[in-house]
Amino acid sequence: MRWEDLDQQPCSLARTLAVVGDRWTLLILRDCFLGVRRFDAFEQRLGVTRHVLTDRLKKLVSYGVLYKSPYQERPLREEYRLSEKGLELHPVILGLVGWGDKHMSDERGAPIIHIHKSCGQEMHATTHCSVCGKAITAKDIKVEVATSWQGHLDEFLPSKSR
Amino acid sequence: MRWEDLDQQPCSLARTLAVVGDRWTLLILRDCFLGVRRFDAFEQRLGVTRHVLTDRLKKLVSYGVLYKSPYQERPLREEYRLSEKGLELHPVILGLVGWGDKHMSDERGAPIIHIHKSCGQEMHATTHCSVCGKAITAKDIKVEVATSWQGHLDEFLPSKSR
DNA sequence: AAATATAGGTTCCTTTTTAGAACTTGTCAA
DNA sequence: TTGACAAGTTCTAAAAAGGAACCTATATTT
Repeated sequence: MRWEDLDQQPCSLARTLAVVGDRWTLLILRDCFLGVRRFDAFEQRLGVTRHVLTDRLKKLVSYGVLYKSPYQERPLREEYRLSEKGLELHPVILGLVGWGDKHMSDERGAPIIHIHKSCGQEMHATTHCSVCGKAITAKDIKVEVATSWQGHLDEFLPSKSR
Repeated sequence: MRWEDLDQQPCSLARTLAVVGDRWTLLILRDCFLGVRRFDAFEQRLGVTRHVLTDRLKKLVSYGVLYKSPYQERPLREEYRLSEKGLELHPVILGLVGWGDKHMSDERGAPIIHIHKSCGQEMHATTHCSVCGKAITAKDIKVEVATSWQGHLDEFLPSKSR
């Protein structure tokens, strides 16, 4: 498999990485969730080269994660904003942040905290079953080929998980 | 910022990406969660070059996400297994898969389904507040600098989110 | 009027990563 | 004795990223 063919793989993880799996892309999205919208603001905050930044923003717009919105005319200036599709990446960001808070923090602990507006408390994200609502861990889940894909994915699942 | 300095940033997202943010790393971890453990199995399934695979596995072991476990002696052969720390990346995988299922699927739908062993149902992951247990979206969360970092992160949060 | 600033890029050249193939090492089986 | 196997390492070529300078349209300052 070549990296550029990722979005045609029969795997939702691979297809998502086709959108957000390049270097810097998830850091750009982190800044979007913090309210950053303009090219030069991303550039200064990330220290990424303009060439890479142009490429990543273009890709995110082409996949519909961000959209360009004019904030002045003459000369036309546009900023980058999260679409509904982009906002739905928030659980991914929270997952990565949560793991880093727990496993990569130094003695000062997590730099940023998340307040749940509705309960007012400092929280972190937990992952739950959409059906029964219970919290889950990796060992609570079994994986299967969807019926619509049976016969087309024979070699994808290694025998251990079948 | 240089990509190699990611693990020293005052940001848990950046620090997590120092571990899992390189090309192919999250696909390697996907396979680990499917039960793949051996060098040649990763190589065949991913089509990644041996050079890159060696580098990524070494990095994951050095960060304690995977550990090497001998499965035969003479000649010594070792396989790569998820540590407890690695298993805790499952919410990140589920988040990426869930987004791909929703936004990147073709007409056949999601290739892989997840069964919650305890309730027996086909589920997807939802994200909740660890304090009150309610399901959350991006707009339910407010971000603040942790007290232990105040004064050291003045420029990190753009004014919009403060 | 001329020079400078600004936002959002593009161009050019160098360095780092990745791709692709061949080679290595220790052991076992034919 | 030859070949296979697992898990790499080494080599060269191609692609991506880093770094600096340049471009464009407009607005402001000198």
